[in-house]
Amino acid sequence: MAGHVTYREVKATILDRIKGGAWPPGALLPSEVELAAEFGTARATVSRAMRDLVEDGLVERKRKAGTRVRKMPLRQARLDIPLVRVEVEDQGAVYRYALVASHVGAAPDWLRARMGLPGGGEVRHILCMHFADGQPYQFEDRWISLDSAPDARAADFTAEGPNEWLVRQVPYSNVEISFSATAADAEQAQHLGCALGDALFRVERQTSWDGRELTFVRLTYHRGYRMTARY
Amino acid sequence: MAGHVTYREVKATILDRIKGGAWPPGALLPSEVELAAEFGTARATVSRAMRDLVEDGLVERKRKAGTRVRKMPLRQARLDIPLVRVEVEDQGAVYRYALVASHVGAAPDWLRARMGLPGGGEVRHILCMHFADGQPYQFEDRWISLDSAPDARAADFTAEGPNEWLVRQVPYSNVEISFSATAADAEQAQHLGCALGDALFRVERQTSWDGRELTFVRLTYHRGYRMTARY
DNA sequence: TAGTGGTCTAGACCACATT
DNA sequence: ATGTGGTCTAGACCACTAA
Repeated sequence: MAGHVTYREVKATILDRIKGGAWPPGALLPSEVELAAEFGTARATVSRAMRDLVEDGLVERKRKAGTRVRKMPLRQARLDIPLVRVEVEDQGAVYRYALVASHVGAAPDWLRARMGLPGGGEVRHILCMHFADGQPYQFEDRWISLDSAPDARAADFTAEGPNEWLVRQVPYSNVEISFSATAADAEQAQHLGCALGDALFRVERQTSWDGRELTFVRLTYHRGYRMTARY
Repeated sequence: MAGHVTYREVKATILDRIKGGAWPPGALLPSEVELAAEFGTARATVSRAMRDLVEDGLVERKRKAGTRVRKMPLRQARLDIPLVRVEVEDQGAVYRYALVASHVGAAPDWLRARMGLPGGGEVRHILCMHFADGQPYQFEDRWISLDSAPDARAADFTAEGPNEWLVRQVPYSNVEISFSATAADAEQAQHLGCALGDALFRVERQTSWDGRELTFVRLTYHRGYRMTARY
């Protein structure tokens, strides 16, 4: 007796039919029972293949209505958000971290508004640099709420960046991330070794945990930085 | 008899234990058989929950070695890549498209190198604009290989952008996408209504199908544009 | 070699949305 | 009312890999 038909094979076959035009955009696919009979598998196997296709954004399923090929295939890129250190080391470069400045004080108004902090809250403000093979890679401008993370007051960020420290303290948090372009100000230009006004790639990230706002960070990358993905 | 324990409940319970610190980063979880016994479910149900947790980047599994909580939870953002028109309309704004220029000619050297086109290939070059409520939203600078997509030679891009046309012609393609910052050149500044040298957010996308390079596009967004995601 | 996850089966019941 | 997908079960065999 030959081996079973795998869900991967089923998926591949269906994929070929969709990409080949046998089932064009908008078309209704046969039901799981029919496909299972055609492929000679259990219905669960077809179901497993279909779940993958839904996740890949190629197909839409509704009870009773059946499975249809998406008219516009849903395109989504998965973007890995690694630690800077890992990102640099993955490029085969030597990573170096340096603390620029750090101090504790009252949260400025714009930050309280942005993070939704209550009045009178204290924050720790940290500026630091990440280098790749000695070249400026990323300038980090971070604010940590001391109400939410009191341990950050005394933490030592001279040898290790605040990001790695935070990930260890609070491994599971909710993040809102945004990407934009910004013109280098004097401080950024100095640290990143570029001209005033140069166009720089910027990431802003706000992290919360258990409904409490933890930290807001603005990461500015060296001139010419690109973030790349495939899908 | 009460209903079955669902895989969602199993997943939620495991998630709570991980986030609550009962199973700290690096810890070895009980085997599927043990968990199934504890929860009173079939092993397949635990397996289903675990597969979700792997996908969420919280857990790593290896045969024989078992399931471990990831030391550094894998963070990845899912970025939807919609059509500009849809992106604009989802913001409740009125979308307008305008063709700026279009012509057919030999592919310039930099483009042939970038796309990996053979020598002597012809391309169609299209410049166009996308507006939201009358305001400049995105400037599109696109090259389409006429070797790979001969129908693009005669296609009419006065009423509809080349992106929507391409998605209809070739719904299933492979894409490499990159994000960066750029300083506005004269043409971009004029079309986007900003100053020369302004920092602009830029997306570059290269699309292939069946191993053939189809199109390369450079999308430059209006000043202040942000791309946002949560994870 | 033994223990773990990965997958398939055959059957069942349920939830949901269309009719 | 009915047909579809969504899920669970109990059991089985397999693939991988750590010990």
